[in-house]
Amino acid sequence: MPKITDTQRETRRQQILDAALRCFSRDGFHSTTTADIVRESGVSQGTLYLYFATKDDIIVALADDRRHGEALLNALAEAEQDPLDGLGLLLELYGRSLDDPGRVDLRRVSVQGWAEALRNPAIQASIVGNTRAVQAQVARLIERGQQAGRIRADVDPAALARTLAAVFQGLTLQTALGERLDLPAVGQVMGEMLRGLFVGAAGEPQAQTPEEHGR
Amino acid sequence: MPKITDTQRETRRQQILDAALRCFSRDGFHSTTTADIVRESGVSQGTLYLYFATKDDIIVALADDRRHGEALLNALAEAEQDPLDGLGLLLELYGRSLDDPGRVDLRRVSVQGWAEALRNPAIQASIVGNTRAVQAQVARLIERGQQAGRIRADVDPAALARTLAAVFQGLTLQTALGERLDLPAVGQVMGEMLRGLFVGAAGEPQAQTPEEHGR
Amino acid sequence: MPKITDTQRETRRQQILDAALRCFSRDGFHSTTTADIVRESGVSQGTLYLYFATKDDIIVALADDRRHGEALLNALAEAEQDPLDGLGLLLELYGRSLDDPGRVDLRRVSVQGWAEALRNPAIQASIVGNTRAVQAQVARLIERGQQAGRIRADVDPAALARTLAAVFQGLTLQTALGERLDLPAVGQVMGEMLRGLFVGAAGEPQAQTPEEHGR
Amino acid sequence: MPKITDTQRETRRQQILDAALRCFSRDGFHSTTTADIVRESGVSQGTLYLYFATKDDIIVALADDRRHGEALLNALAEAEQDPLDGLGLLLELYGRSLDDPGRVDLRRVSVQGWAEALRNPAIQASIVGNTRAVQAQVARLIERGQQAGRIRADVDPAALARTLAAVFQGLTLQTALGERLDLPAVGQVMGEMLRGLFVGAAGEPQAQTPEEHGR
DNA sequence: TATGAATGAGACTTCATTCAT
DNA sequence: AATGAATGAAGTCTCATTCAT
Repeated sequence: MPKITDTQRETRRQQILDAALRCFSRDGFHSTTTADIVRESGVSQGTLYLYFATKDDIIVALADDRRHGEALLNALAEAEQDPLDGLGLLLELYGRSLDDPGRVDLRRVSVQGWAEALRNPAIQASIVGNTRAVQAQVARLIERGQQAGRIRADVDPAALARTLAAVFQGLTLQTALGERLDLPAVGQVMGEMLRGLFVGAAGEPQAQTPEEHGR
Repeated sequence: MPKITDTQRETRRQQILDAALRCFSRDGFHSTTTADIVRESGVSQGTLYLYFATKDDIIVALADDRRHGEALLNALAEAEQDPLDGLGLLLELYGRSLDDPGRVDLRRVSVQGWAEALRNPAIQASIVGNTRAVQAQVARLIERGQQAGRIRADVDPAALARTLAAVFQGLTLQTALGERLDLPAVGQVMGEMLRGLFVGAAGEPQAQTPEEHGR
Repeated sequence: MPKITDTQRETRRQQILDAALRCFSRDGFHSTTTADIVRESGVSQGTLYLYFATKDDIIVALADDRRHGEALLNALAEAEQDPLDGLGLLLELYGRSLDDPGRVDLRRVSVQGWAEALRNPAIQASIVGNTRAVQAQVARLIERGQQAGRIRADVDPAALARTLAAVFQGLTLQTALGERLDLPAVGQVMGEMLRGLFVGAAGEPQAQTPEEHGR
Repeated sequence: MPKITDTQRETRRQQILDAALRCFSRDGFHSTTTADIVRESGVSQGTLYLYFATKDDIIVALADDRRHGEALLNALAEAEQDPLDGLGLLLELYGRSLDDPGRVDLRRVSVQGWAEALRNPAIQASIVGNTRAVQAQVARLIERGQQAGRIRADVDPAALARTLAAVFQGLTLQTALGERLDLPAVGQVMGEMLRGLFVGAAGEPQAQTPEEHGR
């Protein structure tokens, strides 16, 4: 029985998706031909269509592919003990992700996915769905911080989560566009801004922080 | 050979660009054919190429088109007297812009322009150039605020400007994707976060809040 | 205004249809590629689609093309004075048509059109519609013959018309298949069979017909 | 290497042919894919090619398949005692065959076979060969009728046989095309027409013939 | 200047057939 | 013998661009 196992099938599928990611990153979705993907992946034209019904299906699969964001979210979920630490971790992880040269293709294809979402409902649903899930998780983190009296009660958790998401998206864009951004500096600004929303962390953090912690 | 005046020529050009904007917004750059633009603009296929050498030139022209952002920047420039007021105005204007139903097409095409910039250097240069110009202006505003002792000296002006730009880009994306976002709430969160960077802003939020007492 | 006249357009269209007829006759509808038609017609690939939306549209147009049958029907209509003469003329014209080497392609493509009609409603409608129209006209001829007391009243005009149509279709098929058929002999048999339905044409027609009536 | 019996092999083959017939009837030969036949028959893609070398071989096999016409011819052969009865039986059997809902697929695929014969010599040979064999048998029947003095001597047996074949083919086509035809009426017309060729069977059916002479 | 018919390269996708298991 | 995954040639159609009028 030459039927292949699920593992083999999945491996082949990823092989195609990985190739597509490289092609899309390099040439953009519309300037990448199926022939390009075939060349890059090493499978045949026919095989490509054995795994994906249309070229559009490939980009949808890429948009749906949560492999690359999972690690980040898992790490966040596990560190949820302290809400403030959680937010700090969030900034740190996102910053590291933005800085990771191994994710260049991912960022470039993300930006293209955004454009594609405007005319492809499946991609739109995938992106919006994912964004919402992440924002909901961040909003919960914020709420817990409020319940613990660590974050100002007048902060709208959803709005803050959305703002943080916007920052990340904007930085993803800027990075993808090749802007050399001083991530540590941006991270610090973001940290300071967030601190302004924390309870007991005065508006003038430095004033107290350095001395207190002996930094 | 009938000659036309520069005004006539410019009018015709805008007529085409406006039509293209509508088409691109609706179908995306790559799914819009020159025939679509011809139909939408009312000019003939041949005439289109009398005004633009290639289809790509049209999107470049759209990206270069600063008409739509000018008003915003001008308003900002004029209000530069007080740096803090300037930042407040920035938030307000950007918020209003994001909320403007008349700019839907603009936002959608912006997102597509980002994707296009990844493979078209002319568009990339246009977008990056524009973004940098705005960020520089905002950074200057921040510096003046620091010089006036109104903004904390430990804030990196460039990093803050970049962060603000990122927020605006991210919100543009979310709006374009159809997310219904509570702009006032987001604006308030942004305001609060910024205030955390202001000097002697003790009077604001924290100062008045009850928690402060227990400190 | 390089807009072409209707005549020019129609000429071009016929040029394509003629080429398509030759291709279809030679290779069959499905083994004929649009490239073949392009080669045979001399127009470009793009132009082909300027005149026909799809390859299927070409065969539909060919099926709808009544040019080739018109002459026959017109001749029949004009000779309608005497019903019996009309039927005789019908046999003669059909026989001549079947024998016409200039209509080889037409016959071969007709047979293919029948097959195509089974899965293409447009072609089916075209063929059935045409067949019905011809049969109705023949049936009317028969009825007039009955009213004139020249054709037996117990003959069902529709059934006879259908039978005559069937004979013609069957002979078209046989001719298309390359069968060398003795058309005069078949015509004579048909004549004899028809005469059996005429009034006053006794059992042994010949015996009386030529000499007796002095015709 | 497990071997199968000839019976098993033949059963499998018929299973495929039956499935193919249904597919071809429904979608036409060219729009039916081997995958369709595989699905309809239940065998695997590979197995299909164990029984037929090419897709074309399947339609050739179907064209060669005389199973469906055998019964008719056998019945005719056995009734050969009286030539006139034989012809009557021919009409009746053919009429019944045309009316048989169980033969819808057969009729539709026949029409497609005709078209296919134009470009596939094997199919052409099969169809022409079969047609000729039937016509020869019918012609012999007619000749015997003539020898028995029951059919007019001036009738060309081959031409009449061909005409009868044409009628049957034409009616097959009309039926396949979905035309609702009044078969009894057509059968009656055919009967009357044939009778005109019989000796002593006057133009005005049997009842009137003898006496009429005086008229 | 303006028009729109013409062009042809190239994209996506299908599908008959093969072959390792 | 049987399976079904893999192959790649080939077909239809689109569309940016040109050019004669």
